[in-house]
Amino acid sequence: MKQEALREDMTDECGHDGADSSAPRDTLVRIKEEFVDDSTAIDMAEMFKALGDPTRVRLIYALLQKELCVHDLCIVLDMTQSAVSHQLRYLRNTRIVKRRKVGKTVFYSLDDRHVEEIFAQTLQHLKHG
Amino acid sequence: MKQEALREDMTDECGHDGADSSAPRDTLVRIKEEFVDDSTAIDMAEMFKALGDPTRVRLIYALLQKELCVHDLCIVLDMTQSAVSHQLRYLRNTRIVKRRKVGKTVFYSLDDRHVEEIFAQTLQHLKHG
DNA sequence: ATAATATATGAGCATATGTTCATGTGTTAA
DNA sequence: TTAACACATGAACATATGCTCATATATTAT
Repeated sequence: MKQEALREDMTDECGHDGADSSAPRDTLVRIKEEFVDDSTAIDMAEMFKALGDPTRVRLIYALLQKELCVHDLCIVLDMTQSAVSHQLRYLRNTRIVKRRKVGKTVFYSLDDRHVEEIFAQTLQHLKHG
Repeated sequence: MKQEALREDMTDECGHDGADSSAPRDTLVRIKEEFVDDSTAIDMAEMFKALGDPTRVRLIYALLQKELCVHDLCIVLDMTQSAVSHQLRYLRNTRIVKRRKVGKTVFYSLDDRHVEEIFAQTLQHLKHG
């Protein structure tokens, strides 16, 4: 198949219209229009990307149990302060965690009630698979 | 703070034990032990990583509505067949989608009932934020 | 003021990722 | 058999990612 043909407008003939082997064109148009808009898809992907790293998963798991300061998170994860701080900033930018400063110490906690549910569903998925 | 100090065993003095500004050591031990094991954290991260790309989010969104063949997915996403196939393989390896072959055509569909719920929770998160 | 503590951050580096391009495999039609 | 079609895949390339190292900022103690 020519690669360029795939980028043609959907009103063009594509050889699939009405055939048994694929959806009729109006169905594809509907799927395309009812679709999440690109910016929402990008936002969702960014959220998942934020959860898509073992270090950040472990940080979130720790914070699911208790609000913790950076130092304690370093101990629990057995990682350097720099690495932990960098990842906490990532999670902060995605609004997954928030901070509370007390003197020199900064306490981190989850900023979203949905994360716990997302984690639960994902664990279910892993068991099912 | 010396970076090396963070990698010390938790039974060592860390200067935080019992202080107001951080959790007592036994609490940290508990959090560490009740923790998801590393392989589970890695598995969860891999799952989220699979969802952490706009193209794959859009593929999943299309398949949430209807089983579709590769050609139609190319049209709906307006992407080349090669790019779509590569990403479908990624989703297949993560057991998020499955295939069904009919003649020359390969139909893809979701292989997991939890993905829809995960997506719903994530959309909630995005609205809340 | 000086030092110590707790955290944040920029630069650099090795590795991972997503796409394109070219080509391979398997199926149907002529 | 030959051609066309639908999809899969390896290589290459540009960009993104996660860590380390060094250093900066902010707060507290002496």
